[in-house]
Amino acid sequence: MGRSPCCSKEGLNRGAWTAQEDRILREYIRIHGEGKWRNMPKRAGLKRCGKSCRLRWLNYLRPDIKRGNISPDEEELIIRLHKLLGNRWSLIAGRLPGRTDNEIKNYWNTNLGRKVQGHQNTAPHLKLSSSSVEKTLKNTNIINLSHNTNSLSLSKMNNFQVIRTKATKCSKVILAPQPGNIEHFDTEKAGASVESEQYPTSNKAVEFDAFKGSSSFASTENNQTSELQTDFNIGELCFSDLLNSYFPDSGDLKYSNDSNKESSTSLKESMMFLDEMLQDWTNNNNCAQSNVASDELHSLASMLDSKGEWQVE
DNA sequence: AATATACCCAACCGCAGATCC
DNA sequence: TGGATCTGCGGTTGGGTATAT
Repeated sequence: MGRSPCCSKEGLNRGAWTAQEDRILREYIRIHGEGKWRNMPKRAGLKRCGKSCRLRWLNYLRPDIKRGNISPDEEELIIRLHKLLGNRWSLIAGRLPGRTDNEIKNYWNTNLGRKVQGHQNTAPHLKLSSSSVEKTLKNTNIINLSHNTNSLSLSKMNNFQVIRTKATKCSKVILAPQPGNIEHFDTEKAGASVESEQYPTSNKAVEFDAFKGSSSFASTENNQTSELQTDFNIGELCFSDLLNSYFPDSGDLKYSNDSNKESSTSLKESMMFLDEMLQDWTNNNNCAQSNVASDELHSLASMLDSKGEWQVE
């Protein structure tokens, strides 16, 4: 059907932004707020297309942008998240306060991609600077949910053969509590708390168990789990809620201009969580229903897609 | 000092889901 | 309901800078 270009290219400035343009854009957004990007340049008096304005704001002018080098902790988190998510930079950026998807993407392409690739191509005993990175890689190495050629093999993730590069949204996700945890997971309660949008932090274990069940129910030894599937609306109950309730602080990674202490702690917690996720998968590598396992991963990916839930406050 | 090469990163591009009308 | 538009995303490009020769 063909789409009209986002804007007429004629008479528009291109290339690097000037300080004057930055000032105009910043001032306009301060007064009018974000959004309506298409009309913004005209209203603000900028000779730029809306897309360019949006990008400039998001990647450079936003007040919460964190400047400076990527810290080792951030680097580790990026590597781990990339292992889980692939090239879904916006999701990864959502877990790194003050960092933009573009920045992380650039950092990956110029530093980490090569580094990790190098690590992968060398002998197993060769290490990256971080032992925990090695641990993550090692964990993922032995994960194999696939027992037929059509299904997803997590071991491939270690080769960075990213399965899905485009983020897509799913409206629902199946969560199946592990049998041993059923008594903890009262779906009515969950529903009620969903409605009130409040998840008591005292239920951390319950919620994380639900997630664990989701990530691994294909491997349960009886098939009863399928009968216990609970259908949640991802917009109401999502991975991030589970994530955030599991380690509440990291869900709201806060950027502090004067110190990285706080976010550093949160980053460590995030990495611990990722380790647990990977460990959980690892522990359940004896799955019998690999197609379900594949679905599980897609569900996980979809949960992770609910970007709004990931975002820092 | 001049040139070549490598690297970094801001900006651009096109696609596709979400939303509007 | 379906087309038009908005918005966000990931991939790619190109200019500036650093380093090597």
